[in-house]
Amino acid sequence: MNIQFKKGVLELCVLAQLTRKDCYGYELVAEISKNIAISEGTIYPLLRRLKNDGYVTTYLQESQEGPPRKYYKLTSEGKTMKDELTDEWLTFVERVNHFLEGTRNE
Amino acid sequence: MNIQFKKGVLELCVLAQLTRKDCYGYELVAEISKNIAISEGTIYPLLRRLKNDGYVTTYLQESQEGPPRKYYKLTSEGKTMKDELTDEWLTFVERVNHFLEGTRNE
DNA sequence: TATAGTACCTTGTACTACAAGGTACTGTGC
DNA sequence: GCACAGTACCTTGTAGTACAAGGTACTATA
Repeated sequence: MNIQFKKGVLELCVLAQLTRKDCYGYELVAEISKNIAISEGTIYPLLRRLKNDGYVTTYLQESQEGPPRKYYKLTSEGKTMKDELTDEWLTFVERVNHFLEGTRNE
Repeated sequence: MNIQFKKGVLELCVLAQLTRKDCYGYELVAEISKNIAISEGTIYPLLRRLKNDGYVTTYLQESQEGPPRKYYKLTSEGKTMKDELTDEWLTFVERVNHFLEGTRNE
């Protein structure tokens, strides 16, 4: 998959997934990777950014299957950010597709 | 507009515009900017990349309104690349939108 | 002569994705 | 008991890309 397409979109995907439920980093990679390839080296810096910006909070929880899990929870700012980013994304896609119109297989 | 969304997509937009007709750099900025903001500082390095990769060729043409214009023309490799990138783009958008499904305004 | 507009280009900065590596815990097979 | 796979966290360095800011040079107009 084209790496460049992903820039910025992965942040939206993380926020979207956290809308569904609280997740820990490793779980986020697994969930998102079902649709869009993402690696651990990407998610942890991204999550730190989101936390620094106040879009998520974290809490620890013991696990039966390994080290304790750090769960990420969306704040209300995070929810707002997600909605804004979603709108921006849909508008952007519309504009690009409009621009591409009429240039296929010619 | 979210800068990150654009990464990689601008290349596709340039290739798409060159499918319509040969263009010079300044003209490309004007045409694409109607839909998606792009600056000169972005287009010239991008065009050089496309030329180095063999996706476009160039030719000079005198102008009545300023310095000579450097026109960019799509090669057959460029056309193929455009079609591939378009497919990748549409697939990508589909996957992202599928992932976002059911997370709006909840 | 000065200014605006056209048209080309370069340099340095910021952001982001990822590969590659490391740490530490749990459960399973030998 | 010990090696190994799996889970789960994290960091560092690299590569790619968009852009702001700047520069050059030509033409037309006031």
